Amino acid sequence: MLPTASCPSHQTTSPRAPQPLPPAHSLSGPFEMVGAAMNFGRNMEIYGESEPADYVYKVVSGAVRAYRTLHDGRRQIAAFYLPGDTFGLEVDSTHVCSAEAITDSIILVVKRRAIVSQANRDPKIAQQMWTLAGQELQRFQSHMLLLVKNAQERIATFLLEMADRIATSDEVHLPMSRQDIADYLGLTMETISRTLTQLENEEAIALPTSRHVVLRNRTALNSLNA
Amino acid sequence: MLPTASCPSHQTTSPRAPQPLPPAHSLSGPFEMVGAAMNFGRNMEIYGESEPADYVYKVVSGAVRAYRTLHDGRRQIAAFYLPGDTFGLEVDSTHVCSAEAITDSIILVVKRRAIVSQANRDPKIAQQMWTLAGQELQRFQSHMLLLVKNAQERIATFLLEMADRIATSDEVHLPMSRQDIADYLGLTMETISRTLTQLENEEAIALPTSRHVVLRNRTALNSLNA
DNA sequence: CGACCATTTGATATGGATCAAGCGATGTGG
DNA sequence: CCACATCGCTTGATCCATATCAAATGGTCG
Repeated sequence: MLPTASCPSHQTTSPRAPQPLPPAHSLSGPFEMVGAAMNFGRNMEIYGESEPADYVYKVVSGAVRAYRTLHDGRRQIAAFYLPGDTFGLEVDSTHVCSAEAITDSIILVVKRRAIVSQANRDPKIAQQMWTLAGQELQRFQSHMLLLVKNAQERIATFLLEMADRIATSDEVHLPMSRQDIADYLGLTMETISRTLTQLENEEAIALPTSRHVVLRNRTALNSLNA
Repeated sequence: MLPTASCPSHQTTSPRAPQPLPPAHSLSGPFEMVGAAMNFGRNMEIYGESEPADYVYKVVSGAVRAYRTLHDGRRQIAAFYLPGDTFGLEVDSTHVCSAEAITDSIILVVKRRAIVSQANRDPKIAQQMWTLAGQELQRFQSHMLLLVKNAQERIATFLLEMADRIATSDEVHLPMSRQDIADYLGLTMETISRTLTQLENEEAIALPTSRHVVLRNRTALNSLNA
């Protein structure tokens, strides 16, 4: 599916179609991005693996998962993107992952060409593109390291990462399901659930509700962070 | 340990010290790199994690592993670099991984600044830097996907990758030990060994010697490649 | 030849997967 | 407003792939 005129490619696998919002620009962050703000409903695809990467995206609100699947359906989530994060900027001209909105999300969409040409004029923009690529590389490297740890360690690492990125102090509101976490950490939903209750019993965390995690003992979590 | 005058940083954890060779230039590949060709003995460190990334490296002969370790010693090899491969080009100014020579290797070493300034003058060079970064990203993504597969699948994927990169037809001479493979695939040495003999029994491969693998049935391997 | 190191093979243990059931919120229609 | 379906999550019982521990084999080099 190729993108038409001014709208990025996406499949409507979900009830609601993406809703164009009035043009907007990001206030801060890597690029002075000016583009269309679009609304993606929960579980809606933003782009698919091996589609042309003609657009770059920035999360305004909501959350996004980028993933690849093996042909038997196993899914590996490579990254979660949260408000302020830029994603979909591929070096090659093709997307390596698929991306979906985890919750209803507002996403700023910019033509890749616009950024590239801007970078050609302004070395500062080029610099920001490198910074982004570097962040991505570092994230993937850390994630590879995570995938050799045991379940407790993976989850501790995950919670600390999320706390770092979302946290209002030690309160973390997870936008994603247990299954998403499982596919991110290379475990099963059941193991995620069991390990979280285990951490709760050890008083490292509290779980007022299933998606609301309170870090009670960062020291304990950090020692699991290996 | 900071680099002195004209020599890159490295620790002599191994008997032999790196031997400067006469200056050389790469015949082909990403950069028209002109730099010092250096000799690194087996197991010698080329650079360490969190050291300043002032140099970029290219394998002329031999093989290199890039890895990170958890503080209890578990090691994750992020990548193997083979003749023709460029490595150590970090986006940030610090190395994320350590790098060691797997076998005696000749490595071309170039000042990072030289490449960056060259890239500023020649957009073609800048393009090549992006290509490199992209390759690295894609490799890491594929590697993350690999780490959710089972042992047979991981090893099949590994063998096909190596065949792709080294192979004289279907003959693969592995430069690395079983332990290196294990740390690359997130398995143990014993599992590597067992799975290889299993693949041999299934006549997917032959093992004339432990480091010499013959791909007898690519179809079978590909079907494991998921 | 003998020491050393890498690899293979065997026996057993175990962490996490799988299969299956129960539970608590949320929402919908009668 | 309540009965009921649905969905996401938790918990339990069992299984299995891979790890672990241990010993044997084989290849290499002084």
